[in-house]
Amino acid sequence: MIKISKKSQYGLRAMVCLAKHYRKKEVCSTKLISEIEGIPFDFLEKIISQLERAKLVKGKKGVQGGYILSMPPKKISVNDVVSVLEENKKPVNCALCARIKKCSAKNVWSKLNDSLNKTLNSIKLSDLIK
Amino acid sequence: MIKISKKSQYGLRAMVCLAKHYRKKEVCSTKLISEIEGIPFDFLEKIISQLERAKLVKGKKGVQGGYILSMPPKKISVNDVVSVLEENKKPVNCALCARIKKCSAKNVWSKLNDSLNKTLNSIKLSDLIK
DNA sequence: GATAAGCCCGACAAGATTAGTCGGTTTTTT
DNA sequence: AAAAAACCGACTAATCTTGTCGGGCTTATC
Repeated sequence: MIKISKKSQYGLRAMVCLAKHYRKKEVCSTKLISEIEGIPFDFLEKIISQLERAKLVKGKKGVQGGYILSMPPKKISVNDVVSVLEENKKPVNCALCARIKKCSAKNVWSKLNDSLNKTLNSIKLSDLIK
Repeated sequence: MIKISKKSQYGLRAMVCLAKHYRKKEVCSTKLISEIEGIPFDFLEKIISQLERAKLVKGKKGVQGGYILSMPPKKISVNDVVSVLEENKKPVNCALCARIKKCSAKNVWSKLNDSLNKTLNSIKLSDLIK
């Protein structure tokens, strides 16, 4: 039914990692994150650059470069992160629901979606650093 | 991130269809359901037999046979249906979470899981027939 | 100003999963 | 007996996930 992709899992963990570095205002390199979190480097790079295009993180090029959150951890929710990484992916993409007003299950999926969003919006990166 | 499989979508719609027939105590054939709901017949057969093995529906063989809910629609939740069809599938199957007590994201996924279960448990088949 | 670290980008590929098909057997009503 | 329908397992096509790879661009440091 429901599966959180590795991409989202990795992405969130990377963001938490960046959140931890945020107070020092230091950038953190992809390499370091991948080592700390045990995430395949090449894959992580791809994930982070997606987060960058979405303006959730800022990159600094060159030696001693890396990434830093573009907002304080308090301002970034899990939903912000996950919805970027799972763009154009809705819980249900049902042709029938689109066509028929009264698909019996339609309400179910929209309620599900709401509760999902509510839950993920309520958790901020700041909640995840201890 | 999250996707409701066609299997679950079809399965739920089939169950709602059966719920509508339930008060007449009549069985309803796979063929009929597939026509009403526009679900590929062979695929539906597979789905329903999975629901049968889970004792959510009962089959009656032979001419004029078909399926009927094994409980009143009020007693069957969307979660009952979906969790059968998505057996052994958890939101997150994270090796890290299993190993490390304090994976930063662990809490997120378990909260997510709780809220999804709660939502899906609260909706019964009886709520979906109008 | 050369070098190396690191960001940035797109194409590719293996593996897993989903969605669906098919052929056949058994049971039961007519 | 014939037909309708449940029941079963093996197979396949397509899609999605999870990476990998090769290279180009930018910048701090020697």
